[in-house]
Amino acid sequence: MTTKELLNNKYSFNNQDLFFELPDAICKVIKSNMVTTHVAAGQSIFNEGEKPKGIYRVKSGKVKKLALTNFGAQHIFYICKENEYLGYHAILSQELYSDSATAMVDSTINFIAEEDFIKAVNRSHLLSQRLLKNLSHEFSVFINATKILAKHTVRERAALNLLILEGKFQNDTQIETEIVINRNDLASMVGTAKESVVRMLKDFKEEQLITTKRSSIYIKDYAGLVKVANFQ
Amino acid sequence: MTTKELLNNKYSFNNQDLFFELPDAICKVIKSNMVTTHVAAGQSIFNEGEKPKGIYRVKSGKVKKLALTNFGAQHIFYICKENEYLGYHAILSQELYSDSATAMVDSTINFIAEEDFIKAVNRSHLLSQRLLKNLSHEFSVFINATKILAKHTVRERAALNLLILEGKFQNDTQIETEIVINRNDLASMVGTAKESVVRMLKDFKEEQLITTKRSSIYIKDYAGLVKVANFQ
DNA sequence: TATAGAAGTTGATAAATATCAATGTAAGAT
DNA sequence: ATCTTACATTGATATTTATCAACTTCTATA
Repeated sequence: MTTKELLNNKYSFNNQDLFFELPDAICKVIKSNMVTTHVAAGQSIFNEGEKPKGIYRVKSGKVKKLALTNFGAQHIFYICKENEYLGYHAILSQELYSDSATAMVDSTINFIAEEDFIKAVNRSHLLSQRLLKNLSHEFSVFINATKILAKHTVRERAALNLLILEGKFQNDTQIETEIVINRNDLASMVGTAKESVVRMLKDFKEEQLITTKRSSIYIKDYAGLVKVANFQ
Repeated sequence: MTTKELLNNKYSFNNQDLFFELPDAICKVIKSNMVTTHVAAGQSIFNEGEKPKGIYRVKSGKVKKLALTNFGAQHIFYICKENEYLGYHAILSQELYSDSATAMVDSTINFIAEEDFIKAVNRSHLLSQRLLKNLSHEFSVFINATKILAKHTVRERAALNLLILEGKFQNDTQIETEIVINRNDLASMVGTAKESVVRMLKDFKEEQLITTKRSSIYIKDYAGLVKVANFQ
C-alpha cells in the first residue's frame, strides 16, 4: 500500500458510496426529495446540541466537523471533502448532534430529510449493512486519531495533518495541491496553539518541506513530511 | 442528569444489551454456541493486525482496549467492564483488528463465532438497528475523547480518567469503589508519562481528593475531582 | 488609493510535561 | 524468612508547548 492509500484508509471515513447501487425505488425517493443549498465559507450547517433533521452530503467544497469545549475552544476532528456524508450519526443514534459542521469554503450541500433516510435504512438491507461497515471503519479511524493525539508530538501531528489535508484538497484541476486552511483551524486540527502551528510551518518551510502563501499551503516534499510525521 | 449519568453517556459505549430480547431462535443459537474461557490478568484476548474470528463479551473482569504506536508505546482508549461486548467492529467492517484487547484482571470471557454473529445480524433487523444505534453513539464518545486529549491538560485528564474508572470498577459488593490499575496503564489512558501520573496522583492525595494503596485508588471527594476535571 | 480589520508572524517568557537516574516498597516465589 | 522482581516514587533537569504582547501583511471596502 502506498502512503497515500494508507492515509486514506486510516484517516478517512470513506463513506462516499453510501447510496451507491441501491434499488431504484429507494434511490429515486432520496434523489427527488434531496434539497441542495449553498453555504458560504464560515457558515454553519448544523450545531452541537441541536435536534437532527436529516443527513447532509458535501456536493462541492469543504466542511469542518468540530466540537466545542466548555471554555469555548474549537476542536476540529474531521474535514469532509466532496461526496462525503455527514450528520447521519445523530439520526442513527437518536441523539442530539454531538458535533457541529461548518463550511470552510463556499460549499454546495445536499440535504436528505430524516424520514427519507430512515425509510431507506429500514427498507434496504444493503444500506444498513453498508452503514454498519462504514461506522465500524470509523471506529478504527478514531482509535488512530486518539492514539496520535495521545502519543505523538505537536511537530509530528502538524506534519501528519498536512498529509491528511493534502488528500482532502487535491483534485484533478490543479497541478499542485493548494491546501486552504487558516492557522486557527490548522491549530485546532493538530491540537495545539495557533502560534505553535505557525512555528512548525516555519520550520517545515526552512526544511523545504512546504511553501505557504497566506492561508494556502503547498507540499514540496511529501516523503519528507511523512518522515517528520513518524507514523506507521 | 447527574455527573455519573453524564459520564456514563459521554464516555461509555453502552453496548451491554446487544442481544437483549431478540427472537428466541436467534438467542438460542448464540447462547448454545457461545464459548466461555478464563483469561488471566495481562493475557491477550486478540491483537491488532489479526483476522477476527468472532466477538467477545466480558462476563466478569476488566479488559483494556489498546493500540500500539510504531515506537512500541501502548495507548489505552477504553476499558470494558462486565457485560460489555468487544471485537465486533472488525467483524462488521471486514477489516483486521485495528486494536488489541487484554485482560487487566483475571476475567471470564464469552466468545461468539463470526458465523453466528453475522447470521444474527442478517436475520434480525432489531439487532442491526441496535448496532447502528450503538456504533453511532460510539462516534460521539470518540469525538469527546479526541476533544479531551486535544484541549485538556494532563491534570484535567488524570482527574477525568479517575472518574471514568470509578464507573468501571464500582459494584454492589463493595462499599467503596476500589480502582485497580497500575501507573503505566493509567498513564496510557491519560496520554502522559508514568511519572507525570504519579505526580498528579500525589497532588490529588494532598488535596484529599483520593487515597491510594499500591495499585488501588479510592476516590474520597468525587465532586472535587469533577471540578479538577473541568469537563461538561 | 486610503483605511480598517482580519489574519499571519515574531520574540520573550512562563508553564507544563517528559526524561533520566535513583531509590523505596510491597507481594509472590523459592 | 529471605530474595527477587515488579511497581511506585522522587528529584533534578531538559524539552516542549502555551501564553502574552507586539508588530506585520494582506484584503476587502469605502
